[in-house]
Amino acid sequence: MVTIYDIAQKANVSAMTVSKVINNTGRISEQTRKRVKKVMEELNYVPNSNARSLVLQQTQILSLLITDITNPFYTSLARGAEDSAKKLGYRLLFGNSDEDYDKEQDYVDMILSTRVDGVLFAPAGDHSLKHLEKLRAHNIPFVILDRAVPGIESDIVLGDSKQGARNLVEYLIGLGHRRIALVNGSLDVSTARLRYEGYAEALQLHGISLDDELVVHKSYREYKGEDQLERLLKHPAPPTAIFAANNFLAVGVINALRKRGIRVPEDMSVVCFDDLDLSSALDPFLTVAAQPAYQFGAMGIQLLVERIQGSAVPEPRKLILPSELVIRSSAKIFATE
Amino acid sequence: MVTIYDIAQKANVSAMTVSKVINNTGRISEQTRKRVKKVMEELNYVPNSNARSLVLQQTQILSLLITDITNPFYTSLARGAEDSAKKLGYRLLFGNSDEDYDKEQDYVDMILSTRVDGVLFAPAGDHSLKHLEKLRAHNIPFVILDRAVPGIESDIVLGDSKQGARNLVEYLIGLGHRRIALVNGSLDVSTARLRYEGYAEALQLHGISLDDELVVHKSYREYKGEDQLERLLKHPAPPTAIFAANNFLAVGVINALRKRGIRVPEDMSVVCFDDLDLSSALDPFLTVAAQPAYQFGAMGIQLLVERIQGSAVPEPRKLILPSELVIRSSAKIFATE
DNA sequence: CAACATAGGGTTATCGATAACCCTAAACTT
DNA sequence: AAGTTTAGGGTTATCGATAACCCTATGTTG
Repeated sequence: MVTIYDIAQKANVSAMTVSKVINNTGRISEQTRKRVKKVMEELNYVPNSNARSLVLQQTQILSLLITDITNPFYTSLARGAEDSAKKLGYRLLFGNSDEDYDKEQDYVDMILSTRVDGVLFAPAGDHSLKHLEKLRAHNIPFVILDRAVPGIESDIVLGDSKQGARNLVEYLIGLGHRRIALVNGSLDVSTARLRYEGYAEALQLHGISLDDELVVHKSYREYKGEDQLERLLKHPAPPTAIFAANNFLAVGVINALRKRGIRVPEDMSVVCFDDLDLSSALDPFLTVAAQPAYQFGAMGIQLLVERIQGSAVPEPRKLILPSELVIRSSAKIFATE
Repeated sequence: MVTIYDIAQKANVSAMTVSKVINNTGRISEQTRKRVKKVMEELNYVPNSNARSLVLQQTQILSLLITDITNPFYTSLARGAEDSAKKLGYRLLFGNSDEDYDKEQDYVDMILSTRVDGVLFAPAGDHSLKHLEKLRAHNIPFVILDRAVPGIESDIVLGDSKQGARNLVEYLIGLGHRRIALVNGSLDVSTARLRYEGYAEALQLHGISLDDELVVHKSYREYKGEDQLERLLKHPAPPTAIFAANNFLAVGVINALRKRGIRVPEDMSVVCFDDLDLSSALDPFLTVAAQPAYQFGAMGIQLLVERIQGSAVPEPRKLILPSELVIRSSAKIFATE
């Protein structure tokens, strides 16, 4: 590999001079500068950022840790983060924890050993606390995305899960539904708790008593949850509508319903959190609370960089992005015959 | 940040001894080893991989460059690559070129300056040649994914675009279609050329003359290509079926058709390359040639690591993964009234 | 018991780049 | 004309880790 020393030798200057040319620091005559640059091009020089990071004690790399690269919510978020990072002069190191604490752990170690300047962290759940504390212990600035983690205070970008859930459920209630089921994510994820609260609140507000038999908690990644769905459907007074706490759960639910010959929305209304992008483009079917995923990433990077550069207020900042109720056709009016 | 020197001091040994403990090299008594390890834990030591890479001249990082992170084909591919890399003890640095040569260029420079051990490269198109040559000039091993680039010989993992296209078009022909349009990607992408060839071959095989008026070339990312679609539809003898060269194009085409009140498949049959994952899970509608995206990534990493470790034959290896014709309901029998 | 091997660990140079400081000749001051 | 700036660049130490080699006290052997 070509180093500044090779350049220096061929250009008949010292390595330091080359470094100064590269970084535009110090005093270098126009003539020397040109000569050095020419040699750099001839030899196809590319600086070694490892060496650079070592002495500078900074990498110009940010890390983005997401929990599911196959979920359009996170890929849009990633796009937002990428664009924003590039604009601010940072490179982005992606990681995908797969909603798995162990993988998350591995990525945290990798992040630490890479000495990234900051981390955009979408936690798998409450047990991510340990990992965030580790980052903090090492003084790595981070911004949390999408899910709050009890026990840690930091800059954070969240969606309004409670409000979004309320909107969806109130919409269903407005359609005449009274028996509304919730297929939720795991309760050790903050958004699942809030979506549950929003659900409960909407019911209460409309004088509908909460029936815990109609609530199912599983993982946000569960495509199929036939078992528990079975329980819902076998209920003496089965639901007429289902609120799925995210896009994947909705797809799982709908497929499971169809497999049983239950049509959506004719026999069962279904709504959910998060949009499906391509699916919705192709077939605007699901009624959803759509979150501004791209903004999550873009704003997250912005907060992070402000934090790194010290231009942020010392207090943790909390950004709550509203979701938008997009009414399509997966829910319909419920009328008692 | 804690370094091996801090550990060394507190454990009353030399830095070298710490290094030996970390890497399990040299001779260290069990007692010392334990003492050092204990101190490492106490101080929460994490090795600095920049320093490590600098002296070792290798990073244990592989880079994955994809062209569109929002396309499920590439996210599945990424998952495959990630799993495979992790298994082989490498970290993965993602990059997303957005089908943009300039962004690709930036990522190549970043890759070079990071001194990654190897690159999994999904090129934006033929003009990626320059970037691949740059990698080669710097002796960075790489494996090309999905799209061949004329002028460069290397390990490569491809789908069978020609065969897949033939299968799709022959399927349409089997349904009775004779006027079949092709909405293709840009011709400076190898897969687009091959899909065109497959299309042409299928027509010829069945004695249907190729009408260039029915072929449109644009970008794989174009969601809406109303203009050229207009041309197709205004044709004196308009097509009865459309073969879209990838998933995004298909979605664009279908939306444009619907906007004009043309129903799929009743008024127009549509098939395409690549599946839509969630969309297909929710609504198994599009008839597609599905590619084993996960395998692209997994196999790519495997070839790459073999190349890096020198366990591969010197000759470039070419892996062609077949696609699978998945018949659903976006195409129907065409009968002349 | 002298000669030698070995366990256990330390020294020093090095990877590539940069910060901090130093040096010299020409230009400028008064 | 002597002192002072300044342009233009060079020297040296350093970041954190490791390779290659060296050192010393035991243990082993004939």
